[in-house]
Amino acid sequence: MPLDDTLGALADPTRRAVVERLARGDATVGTLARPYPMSLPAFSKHLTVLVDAGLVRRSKVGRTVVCSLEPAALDDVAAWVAETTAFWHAAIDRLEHVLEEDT
Amino acid sequence: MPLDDTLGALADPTRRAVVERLARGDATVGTLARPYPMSLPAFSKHLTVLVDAGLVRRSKVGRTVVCSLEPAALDDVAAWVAETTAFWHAAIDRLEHVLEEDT
DNA sequence: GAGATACTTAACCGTCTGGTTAAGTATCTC
DNA sequence: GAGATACTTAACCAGACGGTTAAGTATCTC
Repeated sequence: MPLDDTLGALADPTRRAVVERLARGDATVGTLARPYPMSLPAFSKHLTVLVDAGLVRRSKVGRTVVCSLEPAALDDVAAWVAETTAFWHAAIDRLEHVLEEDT
Repeated sequence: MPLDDTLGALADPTRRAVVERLARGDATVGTLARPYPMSLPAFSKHLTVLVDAGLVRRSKVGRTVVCSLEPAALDDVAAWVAETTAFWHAAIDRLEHVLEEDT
């Protein structure tokens, strides 16, 4: 289930903030990590989670590593939420129909 | 961060399936649990996660417990994804602009 | 009211997660 | 090529997570 990995990756404030940051443009690992009060290895592991979830791409440029957003996985989340809420609205509509018939 | 709880709750296939099921209409705990090859306590804990995330409401009816979807939390997820992808598209547009100026 | 039904709570257990420090690798600079 | 820079990998640790069984509570049925 790719949605498991995607949603799991986004269920962490650090990782969600990284995705938000990358939505505004690419950045190196060092730049991304600077705001967070954790060691670089810890941050690197968060990045690995995002990469494994298909949300982020790492590419080595010289001795730095540039990260960029891979928004297809985000689209999958949007699609699932949209589909589920659509079914929910349909259920609401049916319920209202029943209530109308009842009165 | 309520999004932490919401996304964390949805990062599990059982819980996501329960949300999908509830989007089609309310159901009792027993009915919801039946399809899953796990003990009732295990399933009940999944429900608790969904309730704590604000996605599901439990209400006791006689000796059964009826669950219903609380889609406001789902809306928050949709809003976050929409906002993030919007920023990403804006970044793409800026990049294309730069490329145009370059040529 | 005794027993069955529909759950929840409690206690426990192995595995995954999020952090640490120390060591390794690749690249740049001098 | 020696040292500094930018990371990643390895090894470890405490706590959260997903499951279990056993026991508890509330309601219905007879």
